[in-house]
Amino acid sequence: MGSKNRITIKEVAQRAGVSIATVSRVLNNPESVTDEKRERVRGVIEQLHFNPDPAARALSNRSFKTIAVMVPNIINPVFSLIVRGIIHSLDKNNFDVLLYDTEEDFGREQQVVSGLVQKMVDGLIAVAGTGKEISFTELSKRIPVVLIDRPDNVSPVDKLSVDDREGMHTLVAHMAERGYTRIALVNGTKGNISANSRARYFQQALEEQGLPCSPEQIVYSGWTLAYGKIGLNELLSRNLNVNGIICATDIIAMGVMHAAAELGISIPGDMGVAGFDNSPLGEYVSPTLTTLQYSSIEIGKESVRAILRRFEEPGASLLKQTYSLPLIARQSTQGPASSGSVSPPGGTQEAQDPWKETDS
Amino acid sequence: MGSKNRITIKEVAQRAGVSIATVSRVLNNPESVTDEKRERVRGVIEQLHFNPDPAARALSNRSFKTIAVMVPNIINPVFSLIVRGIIHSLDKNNFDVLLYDTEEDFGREQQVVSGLVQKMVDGLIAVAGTGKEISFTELSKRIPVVLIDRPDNVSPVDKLSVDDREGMHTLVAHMAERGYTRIALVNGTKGNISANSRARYFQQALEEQGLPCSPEQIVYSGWTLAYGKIGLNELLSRNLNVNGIICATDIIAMGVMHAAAELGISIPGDMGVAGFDNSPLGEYVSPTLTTLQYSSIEIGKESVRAILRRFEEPGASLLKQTYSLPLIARQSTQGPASSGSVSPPGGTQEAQDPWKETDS
DNA sequence: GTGAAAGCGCTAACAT
DNA sequence: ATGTTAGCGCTTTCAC
Repeated sequence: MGSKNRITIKEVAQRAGVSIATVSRVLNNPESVTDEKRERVRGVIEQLHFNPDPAARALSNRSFKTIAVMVPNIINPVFSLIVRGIIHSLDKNNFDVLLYDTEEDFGREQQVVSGLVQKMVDGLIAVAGTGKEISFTELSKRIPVVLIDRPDNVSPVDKLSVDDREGMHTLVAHMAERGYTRIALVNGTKGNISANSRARYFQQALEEQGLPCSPEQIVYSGWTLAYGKIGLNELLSRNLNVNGIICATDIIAMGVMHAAAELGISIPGDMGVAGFDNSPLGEYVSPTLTTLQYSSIEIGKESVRAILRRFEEPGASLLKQTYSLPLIARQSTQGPASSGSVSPPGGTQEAQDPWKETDS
Repeated sequence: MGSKNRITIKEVAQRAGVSIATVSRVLNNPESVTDEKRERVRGVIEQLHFNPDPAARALSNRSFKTIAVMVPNIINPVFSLIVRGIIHSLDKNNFDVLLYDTEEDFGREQQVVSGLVQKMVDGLIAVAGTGKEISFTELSKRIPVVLIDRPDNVSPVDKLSVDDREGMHTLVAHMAERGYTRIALVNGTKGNISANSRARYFQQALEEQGLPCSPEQIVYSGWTLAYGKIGLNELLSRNLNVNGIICATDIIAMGVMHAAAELGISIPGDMGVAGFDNSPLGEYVSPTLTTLQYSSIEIGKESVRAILRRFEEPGASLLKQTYSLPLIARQSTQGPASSGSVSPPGGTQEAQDPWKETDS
């Protein structure tokens, strides 16, 4: 493994007729060396294809220029977008990304976090997860940790998260306005903290809208496409005569819509459906999916800012930021068949080419 | 950056009343130490929360236990599935993954590859790309390199790729059988090697089926959803009276289908549409998408096998493996309106929960 | 401005 | 079985 007859700073020094210190200087502090020697050394570096050994460098520097990123499921577009945002802006700062995909497994999650202390990383960005809490307290004593959409009441670390409360209120109000008044929630995994949070605010929103509200209106299933179907079936089996479904994520919503189509349920005519996190495919399914604008890429970038800030001011006060979620009204909530379709209101926002958001 | 008052092997040694060599041994070769001392040392390690410094380790070992993975677009499910496969099986071998998302940019691609020599990685897995060639020859002298779906005639490295020829033949034959005889190809970016390859075999397949075949039947656009629409418009503007469209990827196909729906073109009635690489959402769009089974996760895992093999036998002969692509017939090619719908043939394969393929 | 030399924390060969 | 010691390749004082 690794490599063979390496060229070292020492060889470069000899060939250039200078000391290794000088070579190191032209590498890290070029101004502090005479023009002549600098060029001479650079020449040798070039011709020998010399590359400083990163491990040796790290050993001296105590820095790896690498950030670990942990996601529950790299296949979910929402997370891959966040990862893209992170990689994009980390790259500009010459950091690389060590990616951990925990496959929504709590064991893996714990394993990754506890293993991190002996990995060559300068920081960790942990995105969502299984919903069971992990303490980042210990790890955060060694390296900066930033949490994205990861409910956590114990770790003293920077946190970014969507405002579930506002989001649920927006969605419920929108559906009510469009004439869907018997609304259910198809949620993620039971026990997941995000799922709990969405459930709580869902109920709260129903109450504030004066809509019927019972625990039966919430179905817990899971976070993937296939669980959308399972969730819908469970919901239908409860005979609640629901006419609107809010889903905890767009992916779940797509699963629900697909299953509904198979059952001959017309959307939005028989049933309104809404997602939560603006997956790129939401505009490409039929009917197009009403959802909330979750700016994955931006959040990824913001998390990078947070972590870089902490490198500079390790003692800065703890960040606790929430994102609001503007409504993206599309066809899937256009109104029940009887009420006729309504044209979308203003303020709706859509990405242009969601599969290649390479802005800024 | 990094960390503060680190605990070193030296401290552990002192507290345990042994030499640093012994501590190192209990870390790497526990059997070679007396039970008593071993436990004593372990106790101290535990209580001091000691973690061996990975950089120092790497410097001695010349191994980082890290593999770089370069993809053109982490948001595309096909690539994120490959990445998942790679991470999954690399993890079992205690390797981490350094992820590079080049955002389909050739400059980034070059930059990543040339920068890799001074990164803490033991190998590279490069997945597809912009289609412009990069030589991996130099890099492969230092670390093993494995290419996935990356046409390359110059680098002496291990290669895995789909069989475009077979794939195109399968698709064209299928469409012809279903009654779509005026077939066009909506391809990826002009100049991309994969696109060229698919185009060549598309023509070849048309000829073998005795179907009309002119260069106009091929439209080059791009690899994302939005380009599907662009490609369709371009194709329609050519007035070729096409009734079947093969797309170079499923993502493009979904873009095409979406655009077709907007234009009032009925699929599969007016037009048959097929994709190429079995994106997880293919079953969830409407109509469901006919495609080829591209086993992303498996290919990812296979690439890991290849790279591990090369660690063991650096001199092993060059791998050049191609994957066949079984047909997945779905609704989007069910036959033109006039011919009535045909039930899907046997041998069709579908994943159960494509968003969470955590097998083996 | 430049060189000599002392680490950085660990592994492994060598000696006991 | 265990300790001593010499690196691994680079950065960084500290003199000159």
